[in-house]
Parts: sequence; structure tokens; C-alpha cells
Amino acid sequence: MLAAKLTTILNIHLTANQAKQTHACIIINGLNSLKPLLVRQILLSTRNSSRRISQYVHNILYHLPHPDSFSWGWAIRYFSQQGQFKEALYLYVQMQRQGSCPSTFAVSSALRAYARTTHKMGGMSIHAESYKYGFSNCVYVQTALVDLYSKLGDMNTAQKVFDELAEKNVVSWNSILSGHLKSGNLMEAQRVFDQISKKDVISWNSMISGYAKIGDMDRACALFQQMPEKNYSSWNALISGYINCGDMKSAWRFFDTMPARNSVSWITMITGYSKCGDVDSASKLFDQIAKKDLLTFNAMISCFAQNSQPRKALQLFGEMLKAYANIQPDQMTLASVVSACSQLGDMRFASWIESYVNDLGTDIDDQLATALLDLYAKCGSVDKACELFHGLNKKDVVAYSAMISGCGINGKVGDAIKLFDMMVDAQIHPNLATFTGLLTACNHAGLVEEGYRFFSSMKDHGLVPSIDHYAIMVDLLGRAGRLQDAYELIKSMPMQPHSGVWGALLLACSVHNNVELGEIAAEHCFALETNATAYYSLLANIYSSAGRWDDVRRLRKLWKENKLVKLSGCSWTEST
DNA sequence: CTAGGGTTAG
Repeated sequence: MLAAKLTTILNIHLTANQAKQTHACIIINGLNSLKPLLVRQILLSTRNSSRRISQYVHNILYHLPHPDSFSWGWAIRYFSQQGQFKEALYLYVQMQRQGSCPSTFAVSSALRAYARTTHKMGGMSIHAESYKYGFSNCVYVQTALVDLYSKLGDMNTAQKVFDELAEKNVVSWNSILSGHLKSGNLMEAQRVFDQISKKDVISWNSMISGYAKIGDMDRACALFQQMPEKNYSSWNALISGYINCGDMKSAWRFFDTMPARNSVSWITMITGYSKCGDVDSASKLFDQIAKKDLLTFNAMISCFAQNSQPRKALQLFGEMLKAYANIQPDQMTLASVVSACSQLGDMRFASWIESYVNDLGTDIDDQLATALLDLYAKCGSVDKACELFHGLNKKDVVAYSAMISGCGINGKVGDAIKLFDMMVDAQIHPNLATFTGLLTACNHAGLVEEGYRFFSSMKDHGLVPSIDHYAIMVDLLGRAGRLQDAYELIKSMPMQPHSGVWGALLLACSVHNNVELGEIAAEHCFALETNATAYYSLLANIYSSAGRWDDVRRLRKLWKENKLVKLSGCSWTEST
């Protein structure tokens, strides 16, 4: 009687609280057989995941003597779709420990989790199992396998599984298509694309963004025009293609003519402007957004953080918390906020963020961990940074670069160089930021030869040194007293040196008392910087230590005429 | 009763 009533209840939509009440009722009356339905209802009633729900579902499954494959399937599917891959895979393992036979639902969900985390061994073991359980004729499982190997970059195996598929559908085709696109085989991708008889929106969009990513905007645009039905993503793919080519004008033209925009359209444009350093345009665009959500806030906050406007980033974060109480920050938000804090050298936030993250119940992903690592390293806690670094699932360029520069700042040049070697061994390509950290480390320790070697090796990695790299090198050579070498390096620069470059030489000349080069450097500094007080005093020091008092007097006069006021020194660290 | 594919911020 009661069981029948509860069954009815469990078949209608329930809120989280109603589900809990029903759960209590089930426990009191010992109606274990209803728990599968309950699991389904709970997972259906929750839109966004949280640690609480996962704990709740865990508890139910844990207390069932023999959870059925139905409940396992629901739970694993749920976490896999929510992007909580660790949870999903943990449940999958639990299921096998209990001796339950996996369903095709559980298997395909688990495969999705392994594919998204690019976990080769895990995925391959499920592949083996799928033969054992006789799932090799299930199109869902096989397609998930095609996707797995595509994401792993193993196109041979992907193709093999794909060929074995008796009945391929669009999803299967799209999976193999995305594999070819990911491995950069545009020819093969185009061939596959042409073979798809029933192309859907995803087939078209994949192909468009494939061409857009390699900068072949003509082909991308042609396909875009050909496509029968476009959605937001079609437009967004084309727009981000133009942005990647640095063609903001065309990007804007398409953005402007879009019939309607979604959040991704807005953030694509905002981050486009952000990459060009055009914070004003990004900001203007952001103000136009009628419905601001987490995505758009994140894009704008990270725009500020990336363009050295940490205060504005933090300010916007504050506005978001205040005015949009219903928006919960995620790892992305926090990563930007942490990055802003580390730019300000503000340690107060680090511990606050940690407790905040714990309160929210979201786990720290690699991106957030990398941002925290950077913060700790910049604030002098190398050990803590190291701990975070080793805990990363995947160490990418950003992580290595942050760690290298962290070691450099804290006087661990040896470790910085070791990390760099490790990184190259791991086939991770260093970028400009990596070399900034590395050269700074060498500079810090006065390792001229090593620094010079790394600087020269940049071109071997396909990198063109930026003006800042030259500035570090000039500083490094200069401090070591190799003033002439530093001067030659400046003269060899392919771009116009800024005041930082000449300033570094001037400083070195002041340390090593070189009047001749000092004058040249100072002259350039005066020309480049309106507020040149510091440079005047440096040159004055050079003159006075050379005993050239006439020149000192001449300079003082010049200084007064320009009505320059000596600035008081200030720390780059935020004052508390 | 549920599953597999693309687009997106540091």
C-alpha cells in the first residue's frame, strides 16, 4: 500500500527536499526496492551538481545491499555528464567491486569520463571489458570508444573501431571526424565530412571550426554560407576563427549581424578584444550585455586579470558577488581572481580563497591550482607552490612556466632549469612566458652564459623574443659588467626598444660607472619617458662617481627646468 | 526509464 503510494510519488517531479522526505520514508519502512527510483529522481531533480548531492547519492548506493545496474547507470551517467569525471569513474570501480555487471549505459558514460580526462589506460581496460560483456555491437559503446581514441590522438585504433561498427550514425561519424580534426588532418576530415549522408549541425560546425582554427577562413566561410541551418555555435566558430587570425574587424562584422547572441558569442568577442589588449572595447561590450551570467562575468574578469588590471578584476568580482547573489563563482572565476591577487602580490586572499573553495564544495581543478601555485610562488611560499604543482593531473605550459618563474624569483635557479629540462623532455612546448621566467631566474642568479644560451635557444622553439626578453637580457649582461655586449644587443633588436630596455642599460652603467654608454642610454630614456626623474638621478650618479661635477650641475639645471619632482620610492607589493 | 559527437574563459 505504502510502497505503491511512494512509487507514484517517485514517478512525478520532486524537489530536492521532497526527495529527502521520501528517502526518510523509505528508510523507516525498509523499502529498499524503491531506492533505485529514488536515485533516479534525485538525479533528475538536480540541475547543477554539488558535493552534497554526490555525497547523498553515494550514501544511498552504499547502503543498498546490492544496487542494481539501473541505479549505477543513472549515477555514473549523471556525474559523467556533469563533468565530475572522478566521481563517475569512482562509482564505476565501486560497481565492479560489488560484482555488478555493467550496463551499456554505465560503460559508455565511463568511457566518456576517460575520454574527457584523456586517461589512456583506463579507457583501454574498458575497451577490453566491452568485448568480454559482448558490447561490441552496441553503437553507443563503440562510438564512445571511437571518441576515446580520437581524443587520445590514436587515430589508427579509432579508425579500426569505427570500421568495425556495423551501423554508423551521425554521432559515430562526428566522432571520427573530430578525431581527424584534432590531429590536424584536414584532408582526411574533409573526406569523412563528404561521406556523411545525414550531416547535422555538429558535423557542419566541427568542420567550420576545424578550418577556422588553422586560419583557413575562406573555406570556413564558404561552409558557413552553405550550411542549411545555423545555430549560435556556427556563428561563434566563424567569429572565433577571425579572432584567431587577429581580424577583429571581420569578427565584429559577423557578431554584429548575428540574429541573436548567446553567452559564448559575447565571451568570444570579449576574449578576442582581451587578447589584443583592447580592454576598453571589451569593457564596452560587456556593459551592453543585458543578461550577464557566470560565463560573461568570467570573461570580463579574466580580461582585466590578463591585461594587468588586477584591481578592476577584483572590483568586478566584488560587483558580481554583490549584485548577482544568485551567481556562484566557479573555478574559472576564482582562477582569474587568484591571478589578479598574485599580480598585486596580495597574500591575504590566498588563504581566504582556499577556505572559500572549501565552502563552495567545488574541487580545485588544474587551472585554479595553477593560479594558486603562481600566487604562492610569487609570495615566497615555494614549498606550497611545489606541492600544488606535483598534485596537478596534467602539467601544461602555464603550470611549468609559473613554477619556473616561481623558482627563479625565490632564488632556486637550479630547480628552474631542471623544470625547464623536464618540460622539454615531456614534449611540452615552452612559450614566451616560460622564457621570461627562465631568463628572470638566470638574471636573478647572475648566470650570464646560461641565460644567453636560453635566449639564443628561443628560435629553436619557434619563438621570437619579445621586447621584455631583450630587457631581461640587457639587464643580465649589464649587471655582469658586459655593457658593450648589452649595447650591441639593443642595437640588434628588430623592434624599437622601450624605456625599460634603455633603463636597464643605464642602471648597469651606473653600477659599473660607464659614462659613455650611460649618456647614450639616458638620452634614449629621456626621449621615451616623460616622467624621467629616476633616469636623471641615475645619470647624475654616473657623473658624480666619475668626478664630472660640471656635468652633474648641467644636469641638475636641466632637471629643474623640466620641473621634475623626485618621486618617493614605492613597492610593487600592495600596501596593507 | 539513462548513454556517444562540437563551440568556451586562466
